[in-house]
Amino acid sequence: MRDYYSITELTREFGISTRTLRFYEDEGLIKPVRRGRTRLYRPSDRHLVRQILRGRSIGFSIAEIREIIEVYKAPPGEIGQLKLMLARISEKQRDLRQKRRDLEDTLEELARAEEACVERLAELGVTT
Amino acid sequence: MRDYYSITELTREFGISTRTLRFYEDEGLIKPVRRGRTRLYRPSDRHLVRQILRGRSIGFSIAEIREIIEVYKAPPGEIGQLKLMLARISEKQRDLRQKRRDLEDTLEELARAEEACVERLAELGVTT
DNA sequence: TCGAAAATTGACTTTTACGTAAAAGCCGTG
DNA sequence: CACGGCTTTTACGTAAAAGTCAATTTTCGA
Repeated sequence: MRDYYSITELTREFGISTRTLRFYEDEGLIKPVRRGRTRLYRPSDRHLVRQILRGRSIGFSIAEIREIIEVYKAPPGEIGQLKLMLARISEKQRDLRQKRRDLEDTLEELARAEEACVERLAELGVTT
Repeated sequence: MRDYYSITELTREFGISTRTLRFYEDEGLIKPVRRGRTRLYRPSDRHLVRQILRGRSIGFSIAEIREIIEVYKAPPGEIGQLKLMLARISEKQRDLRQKRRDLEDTLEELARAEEACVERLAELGVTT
């Protein structure tokens, strides 16, 4: 486990641009430490980037990703805050489960389309 | 099963604007029939709208949704075309399975965050 | 048949999520 | 020491996906 990663190391690892990483920083999603003016990304920053990209992949906006990240942060001390956080987590879970249903439905439609193609090919005497 | 739906019926059902439906039409995603200049959406158009919104929900761009819609269409007659279509279907399935993994990972992280909150509350003597 | 409500087109605007370009600082190598 | 490579900030640009507004039709129910 490395101590720090440079910005280009992360861009190469994740296939994104430096602009994207700086943008996420501007948006308050990540806060790499600095040596002088140069950004140094810790393993925890790297992990956060991975999570951000996962969120992006499944169609969350930056604002929504920010909300999810808030939730990842260490739980606060106060009871009210904890309960509020639990509520927010539940909401995000609902969002994700809905997305999962949408995803499964789309996969099923694709499977049907696939089957139709295979059948049509069979009719034409082609073995897949 | 109704014959036709008006544009506002669909906007209400799906919680989108008329502009959005017309935009999808401009983009060639749906082609409702017309009575005069008025759009009439068939059940198949309605179903297509549902699919479009599902695609949008899970982070596909209009261009990607268009590709998926191409795939839904009745399989063509020619063998080469059919094989090409099968290849495109496989590609979309890969995309979706990756998204599903990202989604599951995010759900797991949320479950961990939830557990941390519950434990912290338990330490404070609060029963959830 | 008349008038409100709904639908149309077209143009312009907005938001999100970066891209791109300019100008300059740091740093190891030959 | 200058060179290439990586990094920085600042600033403007842009594509996608609609939102908004205006000016007209069109439709439909009383």
